[in-house]
Amino acid sequence: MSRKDTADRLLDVAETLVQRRGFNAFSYRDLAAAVGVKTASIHYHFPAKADLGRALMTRYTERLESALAGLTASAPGARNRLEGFVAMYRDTVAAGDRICLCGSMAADVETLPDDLRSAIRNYLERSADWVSGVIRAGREAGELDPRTDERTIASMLVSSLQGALLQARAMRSPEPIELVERALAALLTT
Amino acid sequence: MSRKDTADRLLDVAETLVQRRGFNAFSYRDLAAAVGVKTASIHYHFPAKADLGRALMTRYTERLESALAGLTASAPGARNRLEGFVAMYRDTVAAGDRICLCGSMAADVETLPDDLRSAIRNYLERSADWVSGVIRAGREAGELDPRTDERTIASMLVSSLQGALLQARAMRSPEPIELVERALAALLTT
DNA sequence: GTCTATAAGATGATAGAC
DNA sequence: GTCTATCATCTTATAGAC
Repeated sequence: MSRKDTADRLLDVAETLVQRRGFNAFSYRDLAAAVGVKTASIHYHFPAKADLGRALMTRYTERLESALAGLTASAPGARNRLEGFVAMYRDTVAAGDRICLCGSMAADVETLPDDLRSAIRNYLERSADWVSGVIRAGREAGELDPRTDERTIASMLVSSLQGALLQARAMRSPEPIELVERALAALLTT
Repeated sequence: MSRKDTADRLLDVAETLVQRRGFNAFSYRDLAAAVGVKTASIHYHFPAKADLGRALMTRYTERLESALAGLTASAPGARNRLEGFVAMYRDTVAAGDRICLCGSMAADVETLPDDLRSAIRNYLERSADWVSGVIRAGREAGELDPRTDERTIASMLVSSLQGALLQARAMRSPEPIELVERALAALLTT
């Protein structure tokens, strides 16, 4: 029955702030006010802002792994898995003007320390590798007949979802993401 | 023989700063130092930072129009035009860790005034409309046989280029953009 | 147009009491 | 763990001299 501890609550709120405003466009003050603590308390849990960023990326990447494992376990077939993958991103914008945490961090990458850059890269590579594996398995099972190399399609899908989130938020419309899904379908069948 | 005036030099440097670091991650101080003036001089030309952002988006959109007109005039055929369009973005990352100005502004959209949001939206829509027109003309001329609705492909191309720029910079590799180009080719031929 | 000077508030961060 | 108090610095912005 015990509540989430402060570090978790800070991460929850900070995650939303990064997704909505960007890592450089929110302050410890904003975060403190939203969580109901003082800025000094944030520094206790995350001494520097980069530490908060690291924790955010670590948690977000762990959640990605869980989500991918969940899709692999529960969605039968390549098409369902890919649809589930796209749905993860569709839900992100739907949940109030957010983009992918990793995409948001990627926009600020030049202002971040090297290990955060590595974490961003790792998230993107892991996503593309998973998609690539799903497509290859789908082809080997005879379910898919992609006209292009699966690594090409996977990289393009990751790119286009990141871009579609940006576009969808700017336009306040889920359409860009839906169109990515439709274009993907065309790439997966001869 | 007269040099560019200060306003233009400010815009030139500010454009690079936005593309590299983001609109919220550079200050009038940074800009002043890079151009060799004092911050008060920037305020003379652009009273508030939002004014600078507006001028940046206006100029960038005008340049888009010129570039698109140039491609229409000089590149014969739909394939060449689309290749030229993708090349515009490939050159952006190649020119030192930059992303599209509009994509960078889109990442910060929730912190920007409404008219800047409109300018972002306008840039993205104009891009997709142009691509859409090129594909339709290419099909009507018998040059292309796209497997999907041209508006779907156009929106996806714009999304994926924005995302590929983010990804390419984070990974310090032009590969994501090249793979977008390859995937596009697959979408344009049955 | 550009400068010096300055304001008013924000920012990431620390020291030390409780 | 969380607080109060404080810091040095940065940020956008303005007033007024040159």
